[in-house]
Amino acid sequence: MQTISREDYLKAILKIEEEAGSVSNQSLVEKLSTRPASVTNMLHTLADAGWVEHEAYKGVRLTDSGKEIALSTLRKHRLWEVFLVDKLNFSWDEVHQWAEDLEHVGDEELTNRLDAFLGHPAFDPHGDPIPTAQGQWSDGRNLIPASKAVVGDRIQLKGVVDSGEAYLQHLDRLKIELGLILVVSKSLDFDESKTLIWPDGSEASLSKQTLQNMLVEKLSSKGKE
Amino acid sequence: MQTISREDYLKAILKIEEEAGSVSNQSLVEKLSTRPASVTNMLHTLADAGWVEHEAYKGVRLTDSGKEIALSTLRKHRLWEVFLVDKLNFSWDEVHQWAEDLEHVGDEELTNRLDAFLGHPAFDPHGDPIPTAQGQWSDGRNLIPASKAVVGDRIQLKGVVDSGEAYLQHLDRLKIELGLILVVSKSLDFDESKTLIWPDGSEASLSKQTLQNMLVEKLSSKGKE
DNA sequence: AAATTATTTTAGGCAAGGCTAAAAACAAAC
DNA sequence: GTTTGTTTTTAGCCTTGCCTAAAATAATTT
Repeated sequence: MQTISREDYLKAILKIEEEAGSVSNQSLVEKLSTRPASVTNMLHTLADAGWVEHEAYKGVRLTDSGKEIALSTLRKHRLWEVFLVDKLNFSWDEVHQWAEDLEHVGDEELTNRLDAFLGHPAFDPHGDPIPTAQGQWSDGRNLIPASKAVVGDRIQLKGVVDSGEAYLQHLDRLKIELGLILVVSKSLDFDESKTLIWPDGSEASLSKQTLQNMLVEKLSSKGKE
Repeated sequence: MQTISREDYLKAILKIEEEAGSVSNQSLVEKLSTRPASVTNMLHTLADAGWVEHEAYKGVRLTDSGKEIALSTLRKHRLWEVFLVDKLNFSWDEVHQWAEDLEHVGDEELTNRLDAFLGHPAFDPHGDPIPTAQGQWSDGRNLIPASKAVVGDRIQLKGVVDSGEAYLQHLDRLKIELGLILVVSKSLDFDESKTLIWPDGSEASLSKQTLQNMLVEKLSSKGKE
C-alpha cells in the first residue's frame, strides 16, 4: 500500500536514476536527509511490495510498477508547483515545501483535471519537465525554456509552458509566434533578462518570466547549413 | 505539535460542539469511525497540548487555542472544496475525500491566497459557511444560499458566494442585484431549479447552480409588516 | 595481499496512533 | 438500593517508520 514516505523514496530513486544512473543507499541518505539504517529498512519494504529490485550491497532499481508510482508522484508535485506559482502567485522559490505535501494528495482523475485547468503545462516553474499522464516525459526531450539559452544561440519557439490568455497576448504584442527563430544577443545577470534579435533585424529585451514560458529548440549555432 | 490525526479530532470536536452542544467520547467514535480506546488516548494527547479540557467520564471542550486550530482546519477544508468544484469541475459529492487530505496542507498564508484566488467565497459547495481568516464564521449567520429557500419565501439578495466575472454578468442579465427582493413561487425536484417572482411581477426560473451562489436573507413570509 | 576506510546491514529501541479485551464508572430499571 | 446495561478508561499489543550502535561487507590504499 502507498504511503507518503514510500512515495517519497520512489520519487527520490527515480531522480537519482536519472541524474546518476545507479542508486546507492548513500545517495538516498543524502537526498532524503535520513540515516543509512532507515534506507535499508525502507528498501526492504519497497522490494516486498514489488516496486524496486534490491540486492544486498548492490543498490536498487525501480521496477515498472515502482516507476509508475514515482512518475505519477513527480507529475503531481510539478503540477501543484505550477498551480502555486501561476494561480496563487507564489514565487518559484517558495513552492517546493507545499508541493512536497500536495504531491501525495489526489488520484489520477484529480491530477488530470488539475493538468487541464493549468493548460497542460510542459514544465514546472523551475523549468523541470512534467511527466504526462501516460508517464512519458514531455516529448520535448530537446526542448528547453528560452531562459536556459545562452548568448549566440539560435532558438526556435516550439511551444509555451503556460498557455494563459495574458501571456499569449503578451507574446502577440512582441510578434512572437510558434516557429519563430530568434538569436540571443545579450544576457543580463542581475535580472536574468535577455536581448533577442528577430529575423527582420529588430531587437527586444525579454524578461526572465517571459523567457521561462517559451519552449524552444536550439538550432545549430550560427546556422547557414 | 500538529499532526493530521490531531487536526481531524479537533475539527470533529468543533463540529459536535456546534451540532449537539456537548461532546461525548461516543460521539467522536461515531464521527471518526474509530474505537473508544483510541478516543480516550487522543483526548489525553490533546489535553496535554492544551487544545482541549478533559475531565474523565465528563466529556471534552475545546480551549481557545484548540478552537483556533479546528476553525483553521475547517476553513481550509471548505476552501479546497470550493476549489475542486469551481476550478476542477468536480461535482459537490465527489470532493469531500480529497478535501479531507488537502485540509492538512498549507499554512495561513497559502490559505489566504487560495481564499483570494477563489474570490473570498462565504459558503462551500454544500452551503456550509467558511470561517474567515480571523476565525469568525461568515457574518451572515442569518444568510443562506437561495438554493435552500422554499416555496413562499420572500428573500433578499445580500451577497454572492463566488464573485467570478462570468457569474456576475449572468446575474446582470437576469436583472438581479444586491438588495433585490424575490419570492419563490415554484421548486422543481428533479434539477433543483426554482421559479422566482420579481418585484415588477415578472418571473424566471433559476438553476440550482445560480441559486447556490446567491446569498440571501429570508424576510417575513408574506411581508406587509 | 594486508590494512584502512567507507558503505551497508543487522539488532534493538522509540514515538504515534491505531486495536482488543477487560476493568471501572456512570446511568437506568426494577 | 441492588441489578443491569452503557460508556469510558486502563492495560497491553501491533504497525509504520524513524533512530543509534555495532557488525558485516565492499572498496581503497599501502
